[in-house]
Amino acid sequence: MGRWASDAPGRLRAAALELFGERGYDETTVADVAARAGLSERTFFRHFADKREVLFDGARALEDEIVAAIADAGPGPSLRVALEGMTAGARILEGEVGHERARRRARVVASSEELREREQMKMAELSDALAAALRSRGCAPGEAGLAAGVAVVTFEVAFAAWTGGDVGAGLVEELSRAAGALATLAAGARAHEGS
Amino acid sequence: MGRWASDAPGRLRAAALELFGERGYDETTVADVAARAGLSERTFFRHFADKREVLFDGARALEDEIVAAIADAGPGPSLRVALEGMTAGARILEGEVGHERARRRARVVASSEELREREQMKMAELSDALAAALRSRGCAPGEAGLAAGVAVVTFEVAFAAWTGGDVGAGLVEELSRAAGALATLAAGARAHEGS
DNA sequence: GTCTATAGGGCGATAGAC
DNA sequence: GTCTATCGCCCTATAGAC
Repeated sequence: MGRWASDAPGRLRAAALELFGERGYDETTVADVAARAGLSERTFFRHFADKREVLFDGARALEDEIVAAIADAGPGPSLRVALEGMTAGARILEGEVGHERARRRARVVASSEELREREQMKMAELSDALAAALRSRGCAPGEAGLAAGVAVVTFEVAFAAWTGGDVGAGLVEELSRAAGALATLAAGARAHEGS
Repeated sequence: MGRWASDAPGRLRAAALELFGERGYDETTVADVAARAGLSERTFFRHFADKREVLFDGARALEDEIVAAIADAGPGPSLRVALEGMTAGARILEGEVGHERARRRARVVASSEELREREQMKMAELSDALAAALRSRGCAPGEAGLAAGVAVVTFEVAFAAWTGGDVGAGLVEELSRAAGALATLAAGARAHEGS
């Protein structure tokens, strides 16, 4: 495919990450981004539904991988299966995106309320997809929604630790750490059950 | 305070809920909402930062109540305390908003991606506020974030059940049900720990 | 690609409350 | 008089329609 210079979406994504980082999200117009990528404003909107979406392009592909991992997972309690799915996603982020790019992107997202909003939305969509995948394995609807939500929250905590800390364990390691903390948390709440 | 007819924000909120329900969110302009409230478009934006915000006005007050409930709560494991805070919030929603209005509002929010996005953002902000309240009680930062996130997810499941079901148990009852399911879920995952 | 409507901000004027 | 809510007209950027 392609035409003159190929990979328009890729160039737009790179240009957006640069400009949003340099000038700030609000101070950068779509026209600015398109210009740096050597494209027209109109072309930007042919590839991305809106200005925010240029930073969340890969989310859907990642979601599909996570859902596939859940479908392929062996038997087990729903929360464990959901966390295995998130671990598969974490491996992909760690390998194909990498710590530095994730860090830079996270910094930009954190700087804008609009972008944080979109990120929350993507997480909610991921949670819905996870829940659907769990239900396909025979999990009860109510339990599936809860397990999916808890797994996504656990992932968010791990992701924040990964992109926030400088030295940084890997994302997979952070996720396993967060999952351990989750187990402790639940055990603590249970211990007080009768009191 | 006020001017001729008082409570401009209240009239704008009511007008917005009506019009969004009748015509749909996208098909309703801010000018339409302002006109129905007998105000100008410019006045709308003085009271609400943007078009979405008119439906999420009370969120901050509710958040403060929940945070206060956590600060006042007796000793206990962090997740339990966080869920007590959400229960306090649930009581307020059940009493001061009521099932019918919550239902209508939820239907409107569900109908628009923009509005769902904003709702997710509010939930994320609530989670951050909860985490801060837990840390103020001496809870470790990592644990606080996780407990807050899990409590909010549990609340979301209960809220969806409350506004989705027709017959409907109360929101507080739904929340207690969801918390029970959460405990079962965690216990299930733990049982498999060693295998 | 061009054209247009809407979101949303800035500023100054005004009209009431105190 | 001050203070504040409202309004009207300016503008640009987003985003959809043609």
